[in-house]
Amino acid sequence: MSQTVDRALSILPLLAEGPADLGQVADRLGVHKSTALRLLRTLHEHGFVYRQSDQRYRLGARLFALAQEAVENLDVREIAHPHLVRLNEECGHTVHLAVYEENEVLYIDKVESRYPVRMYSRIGKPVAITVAAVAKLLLADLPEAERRAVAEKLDYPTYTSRSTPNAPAFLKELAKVREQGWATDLGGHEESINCVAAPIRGTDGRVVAAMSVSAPNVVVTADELLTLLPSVRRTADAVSREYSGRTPAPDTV
Amino acid sequence: MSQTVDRALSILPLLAEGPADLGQVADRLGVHKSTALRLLRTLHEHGFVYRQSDQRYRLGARLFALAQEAVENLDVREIAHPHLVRLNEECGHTVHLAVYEENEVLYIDKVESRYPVRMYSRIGKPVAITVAAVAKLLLADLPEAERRAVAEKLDYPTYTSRSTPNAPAFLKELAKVREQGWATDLGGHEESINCVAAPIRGTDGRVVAAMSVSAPNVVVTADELLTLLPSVRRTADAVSREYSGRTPAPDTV
DNA sequence: ATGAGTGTTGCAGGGAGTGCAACACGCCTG
DNA sequence: CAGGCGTGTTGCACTCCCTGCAACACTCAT
Repeated sequence: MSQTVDRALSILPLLAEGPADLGQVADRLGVHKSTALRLLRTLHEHGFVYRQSDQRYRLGARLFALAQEAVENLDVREIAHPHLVRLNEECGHTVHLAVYEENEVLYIDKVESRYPVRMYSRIGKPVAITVAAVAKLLLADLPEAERRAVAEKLDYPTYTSRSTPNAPAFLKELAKVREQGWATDLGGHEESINCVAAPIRGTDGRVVAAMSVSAPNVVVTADELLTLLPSVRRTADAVSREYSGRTPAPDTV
Repeated sequence: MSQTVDRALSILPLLAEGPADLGQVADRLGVHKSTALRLLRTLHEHGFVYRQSDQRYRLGARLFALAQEAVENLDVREIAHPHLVRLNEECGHTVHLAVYEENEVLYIDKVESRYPVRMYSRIGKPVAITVAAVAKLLLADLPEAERRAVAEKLDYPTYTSRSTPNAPAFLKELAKVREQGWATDLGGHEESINCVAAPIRGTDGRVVAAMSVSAPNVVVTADELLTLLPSVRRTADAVSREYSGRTPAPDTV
C-alpha cells in the first residue's frame, strides 16, 4: 500500500535469515544502495535493526522487546499460564498454548516437560498447521467459507507417513475435530511424537486458543497419552470459564 | 530519516501498550486518519499488526515470530546456553545471559531457579541498567568516551537505598568492575535480591555478553552467593573460549 | 601506490504520500 | 423509523518527500 514502508518492512524478514550488508539488502529489495541505506537508517533509529562491528546489519533489540511486550499483553496467555503449569505438574509432559492468526498458528506459551527426552518446539514458531492437534482445533472453528479457503491454500508437506496428505483429508479431519471437541496428532509431524489437545473458548463460544500435551512415545505410548484427555479438557474448560468471565468484549485472540 | 517509515514504525511501540483504534493511532501520530489507515494497512499486510474482531489494531504474530528467529540467531546465546544450564544444575539459582545494544542492556537467555522463591525477570526485557551486575560489566567495557556519554545520559532511579545514585558514582563503580573483572548487585534493584556476574569476551578481548546468577536472600545470603563467584567466572570463561574459537570475525554481539 | 570493493553524501526530477472533503456504515437516541 | 453521532473508507488534487544518479570517502588487498 505504501511503497516506502513496504520496502522497509521487507528488510526485516530478510535480516531475520542472518546479518546482511548494505549491498545485499539493496539487491534483494531491488532498489538503489542509497535508498536501502536510508531505509536502514530509519529502522536503525527505531532500534529495529542493529549495526554490528563489521558494519553488517541484523535485527535489533527493540524488536525483541516489543514482541515480548506484545505477547505478554495477550489476555488468554496470562489467564492460561497457571493452568498450564498445573497440568504440567500433574502429568509431567510438555504443555503448549497456541492461537490462530492470519493463516498461521503459533505457540504463545509453553511449559517444558519434566522428562529428559523432550519434544522440540519454541514459542513464537509457526506450528505445522496441517498436522498439529492445536491447529486442527483452531481451524475447525473457523466459519465454513474461510475454513475451506484456508485449507485450499495450504501446503501439505508429508512430514511422516501419517501426515495429512491434502485439503479434502484435512477438511474431513477438521469436521471430525469440530464434532468431538478435541484433537490429536499421532505421529503426523514427528514419527515418534503424539499430542492431545483441547480448545479454549470465549464468551461467544468461539475458539480463541488451544492447548495441548505432547510426549514422545519412548516416554508414553499414544494410548497412555490419550488417558490424559480428560484432564486436558478439564484444564481447557477451566481456562475458558475464567477467560469468558474476565473479558467483557470478546476479542479474536 | 524517512518520514513515512518513521511514522509507520512509531505505530508499533504505541500498539505495544495495548490495542488502539484508527482515530487513536492518527491522533498520537499527529497525522490525518487516512494517512494512519494506509500505514496500518501496510503494517497489516506484513503481519506486523493484527486487526481484532472489534476492529482495533494490535501487534501481530509475525513480529513475534521474527523476534524469536532473531534471538535464536545470536551466536553467543547458542553457545552459552548449555553452559548456563550446567551452572544452574550446579547451583540451582536463576542464571541470566545479557548483551548491550544501543544504550540498553537486555536479557537474551535465562534458566529458571529450581527454588520455589524466584526472582522475576523476562527474556527481552530491558535490564535496570544502572544497577544490574551484568549491565555494569557490559558498560564497563565500552570505550572511555562512550562510557561517559552513556553514563551522563542515563536516569538513576532509586529502586532501593542501595541503588546507584548518579553518574559519577556509576562511573566509579564501572571502573572498579572493569578492574576486577566481575560485578555484583547487592540489593540495588530489589532490596532482597543479589546477583553476581562475569563477562564473556570475544577473540579481541572485548566483552560481548555477561552472565549472572541471582537469588533472593531468603534462599541464600549475599555472602553465600559470593562463594559461587568462581564457578560463574569459570563458566563465563568457558563460554568465552568456545565463542572465540568458533567465530572467525568478532561481532559486537 | 593502485585498484576494487565498500559505505556515504548533494542534487534535481517526479512519483508517492499527504490531507481534505465527501461518502458509507453501524449504533444509539428520541 | 428518522435522525444524528462516531466510526472507517475512498478519490482526488497538491506538494513534499523519496528516489536514483553520480561523485566522493574510506578500508582493505595485492
